[in-house]
Amino acid sequence: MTLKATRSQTDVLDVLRQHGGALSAYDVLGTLRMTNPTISAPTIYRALAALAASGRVHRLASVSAYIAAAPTTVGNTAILSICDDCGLVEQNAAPDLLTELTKLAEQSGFSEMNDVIELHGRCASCVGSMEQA
Amino acid sequence: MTLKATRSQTDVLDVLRQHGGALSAYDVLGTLRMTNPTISAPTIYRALAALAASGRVHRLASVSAYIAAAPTTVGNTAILSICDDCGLVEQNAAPDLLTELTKLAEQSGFSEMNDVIELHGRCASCVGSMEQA
DNA sequence: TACGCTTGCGCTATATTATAACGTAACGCA
DNA sequence: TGCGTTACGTTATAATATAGCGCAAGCGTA
Repeated sequence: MTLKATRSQTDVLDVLRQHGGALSAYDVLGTLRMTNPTISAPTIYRALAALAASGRVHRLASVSAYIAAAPTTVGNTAILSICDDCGLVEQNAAPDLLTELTKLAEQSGFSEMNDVIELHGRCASCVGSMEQA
Repeated sequence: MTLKATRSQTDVLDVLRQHGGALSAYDVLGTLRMTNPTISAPTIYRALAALAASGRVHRLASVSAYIAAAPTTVGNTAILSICDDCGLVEQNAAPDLLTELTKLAEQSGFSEMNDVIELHGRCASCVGSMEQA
């Protein structure tokens, strides 16, 4: 477990923060290649893995993307609401719900839980703009 | 939206049921190729998409795998507990928790939610067999 | 300083997962 | 019969992710 952020990690995190929303690993790679043409996929994935392990980045497994953790979710599991139309991602801490979910798994003998909670749907703005259909 | 299961769908579902646990799409492909050497990836993915849409199969996004829905979760979203050691998957219906999660997203204006809930950890049996370490 | 350990990264290659695009066959129905 | 729809075959390729290996930098110890 690393204590200090490496150069790659800060670079990757900067790209994600700058963008705001979710990006694929290769989107990040493409962006970083503008300034560092020789950076490669394994470097990105290593940085993302470290950032995700320390809770500074959330992985969106259901869409193979990554997003910088919002201040309220840094270091924690986040409940991620994802708009299937525009890609907007909302981050939500909701510790009580996470506790309940973990309890559920522990009732079956599981332990050391690490949750992936991704809620797909349409955001308010996309539902609104469908009205014209 | 299809009403009747196609041949590919029943074949894919049979493989998943036979195996019991989670399989990657290419595992299913490999299995089906034993009896039908010309079946190809798109056919498998089309069948998996239809089966998942109708709730007969759950997609495990966080590990890129698929599993036949347990009787209690057919047609519904399932809370999936996944053992990171042995791959065991537990399926849990828990409709109240799902309702709460959906409500959470709806408070932010989201609608038409479709949830992905995957809890990673170690199953009882794997925790037990680590004791010798 | 010199040594050895650990960590991170470059780099190449490759594995794994998933879909695009197009044509054809089969089916149901007007 | 002719039309529309759906599923599938087929080829190719896109997109996502990791293995494996060697080098170099930093750190602690002597």
